[in-house]
Amino acid sequence: MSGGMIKVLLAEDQSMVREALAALLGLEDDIEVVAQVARGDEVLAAARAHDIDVALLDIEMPGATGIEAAAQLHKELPGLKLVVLTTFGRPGYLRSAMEAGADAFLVKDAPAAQLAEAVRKVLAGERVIDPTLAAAALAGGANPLTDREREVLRAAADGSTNAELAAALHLSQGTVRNYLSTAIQKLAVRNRAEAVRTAREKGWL
Amino acid sequence: MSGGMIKVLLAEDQSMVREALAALLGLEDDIEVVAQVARGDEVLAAARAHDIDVALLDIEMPGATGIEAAAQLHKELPGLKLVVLTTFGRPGYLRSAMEAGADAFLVKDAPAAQLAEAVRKVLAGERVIDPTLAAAALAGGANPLTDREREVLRAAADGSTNAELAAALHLSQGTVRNYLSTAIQKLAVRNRAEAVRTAREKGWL
DNA sequence: GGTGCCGCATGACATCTGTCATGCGGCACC
DNA sequence: GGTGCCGCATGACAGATGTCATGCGGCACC
Repeated sequence: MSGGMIKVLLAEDQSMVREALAALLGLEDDIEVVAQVARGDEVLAAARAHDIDVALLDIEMPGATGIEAAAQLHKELPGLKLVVLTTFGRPGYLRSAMEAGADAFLVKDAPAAQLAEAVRKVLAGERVIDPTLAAAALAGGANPLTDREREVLRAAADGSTNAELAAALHLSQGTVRNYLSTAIQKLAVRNRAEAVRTAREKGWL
Repeated sequence: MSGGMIKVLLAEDQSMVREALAALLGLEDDIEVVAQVARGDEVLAAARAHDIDVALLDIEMPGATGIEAAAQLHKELPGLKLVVLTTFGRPGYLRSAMEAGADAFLVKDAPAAQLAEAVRKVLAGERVIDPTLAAAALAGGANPLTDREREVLRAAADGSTNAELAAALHLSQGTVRNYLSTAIQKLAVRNRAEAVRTAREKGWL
């Protein structure tokens, strides 16, 4: 911890938000944003190039999600602290982030002061998680969908027909229908559109 | 323009982003964020209470959209300059924002420097619009959907069945099908899910 | 005061979607 | 080396969805 400054990498795709967050952290005396990236697949290289203490990762990014980036960092650079930041407080996101090795999980709805606070806390070895979200994640239970069901549902999300899904996934049309049918039942909804909707809401997609 | 400081109202629902943007603007010598709100339906009251020069409005907010808020402000407080800010660079959004009386339209993808710049420019009487977006809005043409088609499509967006839509909108099931059918044709897609998707993308919903 | 568009409706039809029963090979677990 | 789950498939069926032709009343525009 040379000079006492906490060195942070900031990953967020929207320039204006990213630079605004950097400005916010820049107001803190003990925090320094030393690198910024706009894509998930640029995080690892930037982290290696900059000798940082904490990585701040938005989930929704092109190239790779912040959760995927967190998993990479956790594997390649253990010791580095990981803060995952997201617009959507979906229980499934929290769960995935934790499994990827995140030390903190913040939603953008939270007061800005929590950001710097979380950075300091994870560096002190603490974990930072919104209690409400943690409860929801535990109560909501694990993702009930199998890999294939998730895969098919994700592919169906844009309104593709069964025939298109079958071609894209190299499955028969009947099989596609079966997967969607079981997904619909597991999610207790009445058609694929609702299934996509609720799976998204829970962070299961 | 007492004291030479530009007084800004900031409306954005995500606290962290809102406060980060405030920090960003706070770095400018000639700009001062004098009020912040998190809901679209609180914008007008805040604007009246604070004697501001520029209102910075996010589109996606609870209560009322930034575009609706812009329309209110334009009507009630003409003279006030309006900057609309959004995550999504949808041509329809730009069009609606301009019709609502906005002086500037910015996407959050743009460099942070453009924000302060836009604030200064609108105050100088200029209009600020991303040229790429402007072209897309003109090329994309106007919304081809009728009011009813839009209404039905919006209601169908969450996966409701025809029967539910008919009940909710006080229409017969056949009529619902007709509206969706014409909307599907106008949008050149093959089912309601795709229709919802592309209408959203263009900002026509 | 026609002409034409819009909102609303009906009925018929083809297609798509969701469900269910059933089957088979592979693989893991006891 | 059974038993059972998973991935994949088929076929049949009911119900939902999308299309089309057609009709009627209201209203705006020339």
